[in-house]
Amino acid sequence: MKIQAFDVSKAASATSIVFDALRKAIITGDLAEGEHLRQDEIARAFNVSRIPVREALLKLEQHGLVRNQRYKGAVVSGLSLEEAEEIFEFRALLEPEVIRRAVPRMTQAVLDEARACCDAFARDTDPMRWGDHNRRLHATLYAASGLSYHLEVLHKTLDRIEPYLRAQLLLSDGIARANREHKGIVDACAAQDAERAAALTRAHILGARDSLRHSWSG
Amino acid sequence: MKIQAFDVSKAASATSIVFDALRKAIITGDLAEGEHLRQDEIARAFNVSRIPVREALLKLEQHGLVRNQRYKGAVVSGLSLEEAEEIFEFRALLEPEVIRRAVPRMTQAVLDEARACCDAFARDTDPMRWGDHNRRLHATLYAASGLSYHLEVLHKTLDRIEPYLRAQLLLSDGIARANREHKGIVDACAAQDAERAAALTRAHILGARDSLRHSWSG
DNA sequence: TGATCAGATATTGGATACAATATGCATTTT
DNA sequence: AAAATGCATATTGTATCCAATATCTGATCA
Repeated sequence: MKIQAFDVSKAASATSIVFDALRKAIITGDLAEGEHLRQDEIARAFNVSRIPVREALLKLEQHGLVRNQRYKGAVVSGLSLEEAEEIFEFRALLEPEVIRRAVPRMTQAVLDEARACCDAFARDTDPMRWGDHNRRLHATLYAASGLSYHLEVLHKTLDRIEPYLRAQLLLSDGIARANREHKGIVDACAAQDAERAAALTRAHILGARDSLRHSWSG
Repeated sequence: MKIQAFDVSKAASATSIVFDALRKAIITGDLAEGEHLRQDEIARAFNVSRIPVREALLKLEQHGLVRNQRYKGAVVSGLSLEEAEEIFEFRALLEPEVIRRAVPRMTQAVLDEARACCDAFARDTDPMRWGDHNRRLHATLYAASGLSYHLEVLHKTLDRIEPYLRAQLLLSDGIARANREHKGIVDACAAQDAERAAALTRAHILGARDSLRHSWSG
């Protein structure tokens, strides 16, 4: 067989297409907190029936991105300051441990990839993409841990506060500070200093929490 | 109004009935790992159409209790030893932190309730209920933390390894050891010694992990 | 004027019907 | 006989339809 084949069962179902699109719209903030999502409106927009839309909304609810109320529908869920802070503290517990266990397993390829992320982050002038670079950098470093459950939980956690992360980066010194701290973390990883990487990661996250608290408006 | 009213919107939908029943069947082991779940069959059993069954299966997948493969259906997902160990290590990270922050906020009522759980646990001779007592004890202590996101994640995590927890308790010294360790943790809480409670909790969980490793068969 | 109630409309939950895909078996082919 | 092929059956994915519930509007009444 010369043809370029791939597993068709991994092709997107209507449900997963709708889910991915809504998820992205929510974490980028295109769909604002509190917004009401009507099933048949979405169904018309995607040219599908309401069934896949409902299933997508259910998945979004499990991810904490919407709240479904019976016979009333789905609304994009926001976070109170207290809830957002708690999630930052959850990250401050989880991520240092993940990176601590990832450092001994990092290959040169991982470190190169991480530095490439840092550079791309620093060079990109489009704030819309900062969140993506940020996410990819952390994902690259953490993946080396091989801790699939930790990573699964972490991924969902980051989805839930992504809009607030983006807001952080848009603060006056947000982007500069993030670049500085990321460089420090990657350096610690390259030096095989797991404890320092963990400590810097924790400080990075708690710093973001404090910054969030000070800039809190909504 | 003298009548005992309650929020009808919290009444069980067909989806939630099916979900709860399947969830319970899986975590108690009534549905064994690898078992194939057919939508039709379940729908007939509950006298509903396949729609609520599908939605229940979707929720179960988000909880990690089944795996859905397109056009092939859902199978009850099991864990490899490595995956189970990782989840125990995740708990060993999360639960000590939760109890550390719960201790300063525990009222006498919480401690009384916890001791009642311990007693019920120790007295109950039906192994089928041990898992429930265990769960209720931890839930009681942890709830005082007020950390809703941590608790939400923890709840899902416990669902995922519940069958292995039950297996632990059935080991020769499993129940005696659990009772001993639980008493130590509750005592530390009563003494307002958050650090000791955290350390004991961590040891409790890592001990269970080690015990699991030694008794691993499947 | 303001609250209350009945009906109309909008929206979601669930059932039935149909389409797409997988699986197993018999048949054919070499 | 072993492998490949085509058909029949089983199962899931999605669309359409109906029922249950919420929400809105306007009329009625104190």
